[in-house]
Amino acid sequence: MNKPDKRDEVIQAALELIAEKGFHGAPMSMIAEKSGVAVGTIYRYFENKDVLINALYHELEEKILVSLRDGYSAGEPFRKRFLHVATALLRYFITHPIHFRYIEQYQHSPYGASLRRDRLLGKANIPSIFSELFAEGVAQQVLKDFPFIILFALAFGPLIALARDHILGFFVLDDVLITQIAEACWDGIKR
Amino acid sequence: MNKPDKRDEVIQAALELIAEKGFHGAPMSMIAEKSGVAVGTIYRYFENKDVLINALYHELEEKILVSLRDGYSAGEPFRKRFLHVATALLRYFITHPIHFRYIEQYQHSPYGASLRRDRLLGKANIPSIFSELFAEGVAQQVLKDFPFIILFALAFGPLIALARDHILGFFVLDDVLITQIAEACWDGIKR
Amino acid sequence: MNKPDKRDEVIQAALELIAEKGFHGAPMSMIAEKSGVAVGTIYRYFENKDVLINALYHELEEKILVSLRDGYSAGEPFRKRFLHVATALLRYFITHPIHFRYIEQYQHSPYGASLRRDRLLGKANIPSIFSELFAEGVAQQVLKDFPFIILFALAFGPLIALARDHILGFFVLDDVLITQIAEACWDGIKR
Amino acid sequence: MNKPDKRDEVIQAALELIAEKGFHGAPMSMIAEKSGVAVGTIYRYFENKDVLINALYHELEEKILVSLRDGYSAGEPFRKRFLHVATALLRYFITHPIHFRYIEQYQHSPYGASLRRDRLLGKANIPSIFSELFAEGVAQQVLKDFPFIILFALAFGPLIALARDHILGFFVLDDVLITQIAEACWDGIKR
DNA sequence: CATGAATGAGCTTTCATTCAT
DNA sequence: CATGAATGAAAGCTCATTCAT
Repeated sequence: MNKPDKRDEVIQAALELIAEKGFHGAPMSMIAEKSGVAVGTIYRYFENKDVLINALYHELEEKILVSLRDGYSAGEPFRKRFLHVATALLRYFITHPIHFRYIEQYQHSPYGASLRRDRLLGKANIPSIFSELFAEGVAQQVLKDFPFIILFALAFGPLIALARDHILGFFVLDDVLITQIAEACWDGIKR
Repeated sequence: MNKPDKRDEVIQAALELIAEKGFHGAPMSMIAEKSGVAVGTIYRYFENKDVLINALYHELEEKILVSLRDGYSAGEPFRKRFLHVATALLRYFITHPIHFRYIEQYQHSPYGASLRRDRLLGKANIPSIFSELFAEGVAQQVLKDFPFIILFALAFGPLIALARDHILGFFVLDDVLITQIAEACWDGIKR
Repeated sequence: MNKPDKRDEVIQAALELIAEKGFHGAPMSMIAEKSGVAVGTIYRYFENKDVLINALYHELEEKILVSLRDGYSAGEPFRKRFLHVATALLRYFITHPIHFRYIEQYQHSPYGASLRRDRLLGKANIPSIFSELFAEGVAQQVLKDFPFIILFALAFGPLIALARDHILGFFVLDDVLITQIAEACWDGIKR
Repeated sequence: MNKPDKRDEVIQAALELIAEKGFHGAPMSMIAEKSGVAVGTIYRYFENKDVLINALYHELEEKILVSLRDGYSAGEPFRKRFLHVATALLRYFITHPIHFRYIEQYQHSPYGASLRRDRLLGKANIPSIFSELFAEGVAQQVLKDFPFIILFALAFGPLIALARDHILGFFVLDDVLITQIAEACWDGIKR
C-alpha cells in the first residue's frame, strides 16, 4: 500500500509528459528529471519503458473505475444507472484531461492493441461494471439485442469522441450538455 | 505511362508499414526497402517524413469520400441518406482495414490534432458531404438540436469503435449487423 | 577561346554560391539550378566538384593578374610600381568582393594548401609579376634583404586582411586610405 | 581527480582532426573514435558540433593570450612591448602548428565571421592586450594615425601569413628571422 | 551532348539502457 | 538502493555522382 514515493513521482511525471508530448516526445531522461530522480532509478521500479507505460495505463484505468462506482447503486433503475455511468465517465475525462490524453494515446498505439487482444483471449479481465450493466440490460430486454461489444461502442463511442473535442477546445461541455448527450447515447442502445 | 510509379510504391509501403507498426516503427529506410526504392528517392517526392504522412492521410480521406458519394443521391429521404453514408463508411473500413488503422493512428497523433484545429479555424475544409447532411437534418428538425460536432460524434463515434473491434478480430460484422448498427446510430441522433 | 556558354554559367553560379555559402553550402544541384543547367551537364565540363573548384580558382587568379598588369609599366621607378600593384590589388578585391570571398575560402582550405605545395615543388608556377618585382627590388637594394616569401607576406598580408575587413563591413576603404595603406606596406618592406 | 578527462580528450581529438582535415573532414564519429569515447558522449559535453567548434576556438585563443602576456611588462618602452607581442605570437604559432591551422580555418569560416561581427558590435570582447597596446601607441603619437583595425592588419597580417608559410614548410623561421620580421612590421606601423 | 531521377554512403543527433561508484 | 556518465544502435536527412533516356 505504501508504494515508495519515488515510484509515484515517476508515474506522475511520465503521465504528464507523455500526455503532452506523446510516447516519443518523453524520453526516460526527461521523465527522470521531471520526477526528481536519476535515470537509473526508474529502472529499479520498472523493468523498461514499456513496462512503465503499461503500468501507468492500468493505474489510470483503475482510478476511472473507482470513480464510476462512486454513487453507483445496484438498486437504481437500469436507465438511471446507465446515465450515471455515462455522465460520470464524461465528467471524469473533462476533469482529468491529462489522463484522457494518455489513455487515448495508449489505446491507439500498439500497446492498446495488445491489451485488447489479451482481454479477448481472456488473459486480462474486462472491467466488470460494464459487462454486468449491459448483461443485465440485455436480460431485462431494455437494451437492443446486440452483443456486448456493440452496445459498448454505441454507448461510449460518442462520449470518448466528445471528451476529446472538449479537451482540444473545439467546444465546451457543461452539465446540461453532458446529460443531454448521455441521454442521446441511451437512445442509441435502448430497445 | 504511369509516371508516379515510385511515388505510388512509396505511398503504399508507408501505408502498410505505418498501419502495422506505427509512425515510429516505420523508419524511412524500411519504407524505402519495402517500396523497392532508395532512401534518397523518397525525398524527391516528399520533402520529409511529416509531409509523406500528411499526404498519405489526405489521399486516404479522398478515397473514402469518393466511396461515400457512390450511390448517394440528394433526392432520397434524409434518413435513407444517413443510413447510406453510415453503412458505406463502415463497409469501407472493414474492406480496407489497413486504411482504417492508418487513419486511426493519424487522427490520434499530433498530426490529427493539427488538422482538426485547422478545420475548425476554417484553414482546411470539412468534407462537405457530412456538413451538408447534418445541416439539412437540423434545418428539417429531423435531428436533435445539437451542434454539428456533437451530432457527428453520436453518429460516427460508434461506427469507428466497431470498425476497430472488427478489424482487431474481436467480433465479425456482416451486412445485417452493419445495417442494424447504422439504425442504432440513427436512433442516437434523430429527434 | 569560345568556351561553351554553359561552362561559363556554371562557373559564375558556383562562384556566387560558394562565395556566399561556402563549399559545403553550395551543392551541385544548387549550382546547376542557379546556372540553368542540368546537374549531369556540369559533369560534362568538370570531372567532379573538386575540379570545378580548382578551375574556378585559377580563372579568378588569372583575372587578378590581368588587372594588376593594367597600367603597370616596367619603366616606372620601383616604388611607384610597387604602389601600383598594391593599390590595384586592394582595389580589385573591394570592387570584386565575391571573387575575394571565394579566393579567401579556397586558400584556407585543403585546396589552397595543395596548390601552395605544388607551387613550392615547382609543379605549378608562381605568377611572374610578383617574383620579378621583388627580385628586382632586392637586386637594387631598395628592399630589405629578405627571401621573396617574406617580402610577399609583409607587402600583401595587410592588404588581404584589410580587404576582408572592408568587405565584411567593418570599416570603409576609400582612395585616400588605400594609398596610405599601400605606403605603410611599403614602409614595411623598404630598406 | 581530473574530472573532465573525456572532455579534454574530445577537445584534443577535434583539434587535431579539424586542423588536418577541415571541419567537414572530421565527422563526429571520427572525433569520437580518436578520443576513445562513444559518439553520444561528445554530446554530454557539447550540445552540438558548432558548440564544440566554438568552444575549442575560445580555448585556443585564451592559451595564446596567456602566452602573449608572459614576459610582457607595461613598464617597457612601447616599441619593445610591440616587438614582444609580435615575436611571441609568431613563436606561439610555429611551436603550435596544429593550433594555428585550427584558428586559421575557424577565422575564415562562417564561425569566424560571426565572432568578428559580434566583437565589432561589442557583444564579444576584444582581447585587451591588443586594444590597449595600439590605443597607447596612437595616443603617444608613436604609431601612424590609422584606425585600430588598420594598425592591426599592418602589424599582424604579415605574421599570420608567414606563420602559415613556415608551417606548410615553405621556408624556415628561426629566432633571428622572427626578430627581423617583427621589426619590419614595426616599420609598417610606426610613424 | 543534355537531362534529372535515382542512388546510397555518410552525416549529425537522439535516447533506452547499463553499470561502476 | 540511488546515481548519472557512458554507450552505440538507429533515426532522419543530404548530396556527389551516375546513367537510361
